[in-house]
Amino acid sequence: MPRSPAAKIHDSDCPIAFALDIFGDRWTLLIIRDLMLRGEATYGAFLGAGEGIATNVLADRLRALEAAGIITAAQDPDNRRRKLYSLTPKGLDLAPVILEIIRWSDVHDHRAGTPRDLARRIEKDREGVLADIRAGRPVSRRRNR
Amino acid sequence: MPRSPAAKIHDSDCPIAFALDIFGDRWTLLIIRDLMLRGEATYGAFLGAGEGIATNVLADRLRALEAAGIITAAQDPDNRRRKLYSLTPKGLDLAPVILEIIRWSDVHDHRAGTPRDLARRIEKDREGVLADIRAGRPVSRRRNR
DNA sequence: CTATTCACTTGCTAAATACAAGTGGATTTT
DNA sequence: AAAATCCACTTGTATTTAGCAAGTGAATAG
Repeated sequence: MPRSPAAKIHDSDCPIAFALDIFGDRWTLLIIRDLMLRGEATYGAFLGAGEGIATNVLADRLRALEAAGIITAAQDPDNRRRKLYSLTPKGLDLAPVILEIIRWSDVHDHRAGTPRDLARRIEKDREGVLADIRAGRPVSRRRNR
Repeated sequence: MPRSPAAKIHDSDCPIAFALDIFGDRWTLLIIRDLMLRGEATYGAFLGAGEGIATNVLADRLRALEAAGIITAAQDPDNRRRKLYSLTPKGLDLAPVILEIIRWSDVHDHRAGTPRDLARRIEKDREGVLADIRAGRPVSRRRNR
């Protein structure tokens, strides 16, 4: 039984510490990335997304993200055993954070493997990228393995 | 002997995963925050900064941040047993990420406890704040405990 | 020269993550 | 209509990481 980072460790009147209580771990932001950039939305898709999160940890993070109001889960109308996760407005509003992380990795280490077209778009058309994300249009497709 | 997140867990051609290998944990970004918002600091200052990081974890994170080229350590000219840590250009360039996290926490949860003046400055004078950080001018003084 | 400060280390316990193997209900296949 | 398969999880258990208390050694203060 893993305990998500939602288990308030910091709790110190600081907005960074506050945010880290929600996504300050190795996996949470990757789930948000999948939802935000790649349009992945199911449990199985997250598992297959490349980095190999453990099933119990994934379940725990999805619970925590839902509890934090960042994602919501809904039944897939076409398949009742499938759940579709999506970002709430609060989750979508993490887009600028995600974009700045991508930019930073891209600028400071080529091993980051940022897709060139995405890096260019973030630089030249940041508002357009943000608009795509807000509208739920995937910005970058999977490239890993 | 703790192992920092630098122990490449993800390693998947993705800039987000790449960045998380460096600061995807509960403490690393808080160290960067201390340096960025409050200026250069010592080991003791990090320990006393409010949230209560363990001494061994702090030592490990400082090592990892130095290895990643995000901070540098220098002897204090006035006291040879003291080390002064500061951000490299690569570390300073995380400023936009930090600012977006602050903005997000502030917008979505008042419990984040963002200093009002800082929140306003980020909104009204983002470039000014970034310039202060790049120039090493502290942006926000300590408020915690 | 004794006490204290400073940046750590070391040893141990507790918690979180990784890994392997289920479980149960919903579909698809035969 | 059974049987097999899919899907979103749960349940152990081993391994790794974090948390806590107590050092250590070099530098400085008294």
